[in-house]
Amino acid sequence: MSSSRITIKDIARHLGVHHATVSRALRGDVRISASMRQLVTDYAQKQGYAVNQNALNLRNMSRNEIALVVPNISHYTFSYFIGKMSDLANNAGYVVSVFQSKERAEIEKQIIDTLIKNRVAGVIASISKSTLDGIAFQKLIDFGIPLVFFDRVCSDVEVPTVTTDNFSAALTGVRYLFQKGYRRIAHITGPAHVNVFRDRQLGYRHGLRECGLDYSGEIVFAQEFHLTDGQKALDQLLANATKPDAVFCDSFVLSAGVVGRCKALSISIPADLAVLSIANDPFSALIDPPQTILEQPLDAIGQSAFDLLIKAIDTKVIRSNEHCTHPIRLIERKSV
Amino acid sequence: MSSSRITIKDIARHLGVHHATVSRALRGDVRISASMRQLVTDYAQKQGYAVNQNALNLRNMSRNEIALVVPNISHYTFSYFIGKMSDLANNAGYVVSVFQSKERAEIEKQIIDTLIKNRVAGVIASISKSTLDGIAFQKLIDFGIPLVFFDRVCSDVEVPTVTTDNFSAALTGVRYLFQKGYRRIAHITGPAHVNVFRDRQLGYRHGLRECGLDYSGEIVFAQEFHLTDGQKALDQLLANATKPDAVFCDSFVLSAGVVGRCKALSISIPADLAVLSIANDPFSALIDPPQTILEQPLDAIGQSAFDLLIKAIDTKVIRSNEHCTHPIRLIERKSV
DNA sequence: CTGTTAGCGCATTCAA
DNA sequence: TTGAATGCGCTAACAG
Repeated sequence: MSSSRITIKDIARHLGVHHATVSRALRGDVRISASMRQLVTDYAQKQGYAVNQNALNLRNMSRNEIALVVPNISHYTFSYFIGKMSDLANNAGYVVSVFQSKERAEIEKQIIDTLIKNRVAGVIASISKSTLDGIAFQKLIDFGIPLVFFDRVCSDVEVPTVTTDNFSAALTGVRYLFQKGYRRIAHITGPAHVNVFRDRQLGYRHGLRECGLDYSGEIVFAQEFHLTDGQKALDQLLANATKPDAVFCDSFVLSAGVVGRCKALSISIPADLAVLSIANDPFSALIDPPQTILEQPLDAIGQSAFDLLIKAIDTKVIRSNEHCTHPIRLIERKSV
Repeated sequence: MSSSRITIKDIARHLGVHHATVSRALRGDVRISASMRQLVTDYAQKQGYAVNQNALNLRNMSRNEIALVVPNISHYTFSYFIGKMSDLANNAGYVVSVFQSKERAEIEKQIIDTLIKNRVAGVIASISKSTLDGIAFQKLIDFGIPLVFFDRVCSDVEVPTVTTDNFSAALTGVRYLFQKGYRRIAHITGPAHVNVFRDRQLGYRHGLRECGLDYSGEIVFAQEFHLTDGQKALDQLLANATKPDAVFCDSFVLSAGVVGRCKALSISIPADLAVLSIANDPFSALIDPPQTILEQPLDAIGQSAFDLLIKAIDTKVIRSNEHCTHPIRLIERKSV
């Protein structure tokens, strides 16, 4: 074990000086003589001294840690976001810890308690599909911990948010499909109490009206998105009297499920059915056919969320109604 | 801001008792009278008291944090692993922090310094492709911080490791391709100084010899795996005098790149070329054609790594040569 | 230029 | 059953 864990007191004792002197020397305080600084740093180096961040945290009443709370770490959107956030945070001297709610509000609650106990410097979160209100997150605010929502937000908590323009995205999607000649456009989406899905549903319906379409196939899921959900949704839509000629999916996983089911049913894309989805996953370009998507700008979203959080941490202004919205970009490939 | 951040001293003052009493009451110490316990917990609850984990960390000389160090957070293998590890760790009362080396050894070094400063309870790591030795990781051991390697390991650091049986995987892959009638089997892999790729290269060559094959196409990459790397590798192989009739890829990203290139070149899979890869990504089943893969048991690997780390933390036995190897499973689909 | 003192929040040992 | 005193490692205010 080589009882490392040398402290400044150990160094002080060895050098016959006070530990405050060591502390100052190690931080390059100019009031300490150059020779003493050299002596201390050399010895510290040799002994493998490393400052105890826990002690600093206690003393400073804060931790150099930013926590990320997401529904599912291994979904591409979130894992990419985590990676981006890690880079930004590490460069700014923060450590990033991650938590997944697994789409369950009660797990979110536990996570929030942990974050409060740990006195994290700030939190960036995207809520679970089963989260109906912001009461749990409000606890963070009441405790003085800055919070920024991204993508999926709680509108009843007064904090900065970073979202994509979901209404416009769906509207753009419907317009694009209409322009390409599709007239029976279905929408596979999530529960309307989550802003992301609600806004897209509004955009979808607005688009239908605007284009003068009367067909409306909208399927809403309560919980997680799996490949099988996309498949089931398609089956449901095909069971209707009038079948859709296009589906607009709120997630790449759903559209991938639809594509898989089409293959099994020998439905040709885009000849028989167009598939358009809001997505980020690079595999959207690799499946057959390559998917036309509405791409969320993940890097920009990550940067905005980070900036807003750091601002809140630095200024100590937590409550805010700063809402940052990013546009979505249409990437034309072969599925429409 | 509602200056929360109530401490036991605040509670003690309000209740006219000593803060040690409050501390004991809050933890349900039976030596404190039931009435006092009730009084304290009620008031603490009402005031939104939450124990300061930083103070506990300092006092206990350890932090309830497990750190994960991976080359790239957003690669499916790693993001899935992070998710799995998060669940296990959170259930055991730990917080998980994540760091990505971005395949760069110098970033790994910085990360390790941070981990030491933070006095994390333990570290689970998979090394970057540019890491040539374990000197940086040895610092953790010297500092008394338990370390477990998974997947990509440093053999010169004496700690527990969890890997897949890479040699057997490649051997199985070559045998399978041979059995299916392929005779010119190429291998797209990574730098041999990383155990994962070295072992697979050994298994590949062993398989060729065993099957009496003389064709050998082996392409090694120095750095990151991107889709374009798979494409480039295929081009290289096709430029050879004798073209391969099968490629064995060390990563799904590479095989996806190969598949994409085949599509562009109108090479039919598996008629003209078989593609077999070591993979986990669920999209391997969704691309066209669905990929035959050798699947790593990520859940089992995660569980083993976690168990080994907890054991090291609990027993304080850090140095160990416990090496846990998991078998790989062949999943037959349509690409061979 | 360096030492002294105090305190961050908490749990624990020793007293009472 | 409760109180008092101590210290985890570190920094900062104050003193000299």
